[in-house]
Amino acid sequence: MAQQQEENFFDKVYDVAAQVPYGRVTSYGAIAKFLGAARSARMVGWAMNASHNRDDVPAHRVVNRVGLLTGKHHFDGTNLMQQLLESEGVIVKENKIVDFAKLFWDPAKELL
DNA sequence: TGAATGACTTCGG
DNA sequence: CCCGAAGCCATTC
Repeated sequence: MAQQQEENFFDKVYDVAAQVPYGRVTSYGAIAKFLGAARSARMVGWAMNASHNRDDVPAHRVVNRVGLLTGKHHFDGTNLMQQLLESEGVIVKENKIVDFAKLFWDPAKELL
């Protein structure tokens, strides 16, 4: 074990993701930038991959910069992620979030 | 140590 | 925003 630092990084991602308002979404880059790792957007996705160990991590609220449900394939079902978003009032079409610009939630601005 | 991979982003067309 | 290619960064083999 000696991987507490990494866990800290994940914890930050979880913290931000957990603070995403209901019916809203954000992007990996936004979180990464908020954490000071704008160039590690992929790591945010990696953290999300590990988010399966956490229950309060609405990974379905985190999508790529265009609102595309790139991670839906990592969920249990094939369309579980979309259903979760729609369950929150978010309209999803062809694995993409409708009016993503409106639903986009930037932690660096909203959470600040 | 080095090559491969990936839940991304940015640039140019 | 769509398409193609390159870049970045951390984890894994």
